Amino acid sequence: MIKSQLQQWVESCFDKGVAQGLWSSAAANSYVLEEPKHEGQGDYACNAAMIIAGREKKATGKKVNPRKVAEQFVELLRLNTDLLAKVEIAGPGFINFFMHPSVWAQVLAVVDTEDNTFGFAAKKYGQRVLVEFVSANPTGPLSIGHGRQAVLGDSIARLLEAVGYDVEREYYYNDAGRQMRVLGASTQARYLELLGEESQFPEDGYQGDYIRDIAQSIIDDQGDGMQDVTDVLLFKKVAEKAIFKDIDGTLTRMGIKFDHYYNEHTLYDDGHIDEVVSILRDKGLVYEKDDATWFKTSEFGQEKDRVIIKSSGEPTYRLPDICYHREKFKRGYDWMVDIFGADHIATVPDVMAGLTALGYDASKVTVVLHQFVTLMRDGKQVKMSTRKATFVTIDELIDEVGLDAVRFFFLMRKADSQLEFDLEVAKEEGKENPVFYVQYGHARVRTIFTKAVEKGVEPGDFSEADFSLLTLPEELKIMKAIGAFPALVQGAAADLAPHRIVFYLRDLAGQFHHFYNEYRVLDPDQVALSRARLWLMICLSKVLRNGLGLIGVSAPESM
RNA sequence: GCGCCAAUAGCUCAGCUGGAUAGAGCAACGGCCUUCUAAGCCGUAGGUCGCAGGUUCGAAUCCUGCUUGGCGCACCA
Repeated sequence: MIKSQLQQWVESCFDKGVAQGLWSSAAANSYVLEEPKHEGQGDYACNAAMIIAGREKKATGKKVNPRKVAEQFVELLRLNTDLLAKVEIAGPGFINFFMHPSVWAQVLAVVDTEDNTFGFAAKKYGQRVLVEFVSANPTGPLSIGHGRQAVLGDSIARLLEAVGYDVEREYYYNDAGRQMRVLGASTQARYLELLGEESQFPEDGYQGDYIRDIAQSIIDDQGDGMQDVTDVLLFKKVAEKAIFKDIDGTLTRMGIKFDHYYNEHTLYDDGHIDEVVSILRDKGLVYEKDDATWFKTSEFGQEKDRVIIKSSGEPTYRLPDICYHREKFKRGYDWMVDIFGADHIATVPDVMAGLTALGYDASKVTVVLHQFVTLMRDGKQVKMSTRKATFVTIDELIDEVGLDAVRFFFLMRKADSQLEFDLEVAKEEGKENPVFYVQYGHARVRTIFTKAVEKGVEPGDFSEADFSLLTLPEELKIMKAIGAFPALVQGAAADLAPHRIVFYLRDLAGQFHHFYNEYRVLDPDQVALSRARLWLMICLSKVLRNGLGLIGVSAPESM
């Protein structure tokens, strides 16, 4: 906001320097404007002089003194006295900008006008992005790992919406195949078991109690009428329906709504699978060996070729995966984002190779891989195993710590990092718990407004507030932080990194708590100052609310 | 054996395209409530950024090798 104004000014001065023959345009767009870490280094700092010196040296072979370049640059930069109070040269040639204190309040007007869209960009014209996530096959309730993925995917989708994309959320699943047959057999075994009949539980069957519940529901509905059914498919169907209902309930509870559920089956029914194979065959990228069909992935930088159709005639997971992504392309998305768990990494190169082979631009697909989650209870890791069904479901997790904590905690780490979820901390009602800290911040601001009414110090019209009264470093810092929000959202969206929103919110809430403790917003003896501060607080609360919205966490009015 | 990810304070982690003396939060220690929620704030202490080289004005960040942990490496998904 303020920064982009400065950015423009710096660029125009850079161009002036080029026009005056002070330096060439070689360094254009390669220098950066950043926020220095230390006090005394200004509000922003620019490394242009060093970059220019470097480029000039490369071009001419002559040594160029960065500080000298900085001096020339600063001569030009100084002229904007509306924006800048002071420009200094420091260190090896950094240019430090000290903004005119009055500039910061500009952002408040923007927040006031844009309100619940502050920080978000206008719709991009026709830019469609598809975010695929969760995509769990209906073999059991959503577990912790799916939870991280669900929250990550949904928040990424929210971020992309915030920067103007038309976003669609998609869930891809497969209700055929071996896993599902095992599910059917497991259900059947439990059914017979509950009826007191002899049964053989599959060796690799699903041992979770939910299978027993499903079996019981079959008994409730149809009694023992299915005893002689030999087709596990019937059991599979019932189990699948029940489990999907459960998954759907969990997702709804998490505030996540998918636009599409894409069933792998479609790919077979519509003949896309055969189509892809024949296209690849025509291109000479497919061959037969040992009764199986192989895809020449080695031609796309991989170690070896991979089987796409088993000798049994059944495709391996790669083929439908490639095919599915081809369908995404055909549906015309500008960008496709896949959220996968780290265990699915092996499919990524295969899909990319497949798409490239089919003539699509694979760079339009971005895969976000997230590492696993470890649950910690009393400082010890909670051991989980899917097969033994000792896993913790998302529903159980939400029951224990609440949805807001679940969402917030899953976003506290970047996707690349393993995530340690501390159940004790998540339940804490105090500043040790980051969700609580941020939400309490929001609630605390809001209560000032109700108090304001009681004390007869109301904010009045925004246009009548005198923000020149806000001169405290803390006040300016809050305005600066508010002003940085839109760029933060842009960056977090571009890098698919919702955890940055979390860090920002913790920081902003921290600034608020500090201010709240140090100064009083409401002072009947200083009405004008109180009004300005009230408006500052109103804007702050809106940014907290908008930020929490991006990660799907509620912003309570009181706690 | 090969590939991907990670390695930063006692613990959990930030650090965006390399930037100036390394950042939070917890935990530890010491303070702050007659005033808008102390569900909070302030202060102190804490670091060879896994190890070794290299690239350059400048490296936690980029390159190479190594060590440790996680996940993969199927005619499972």
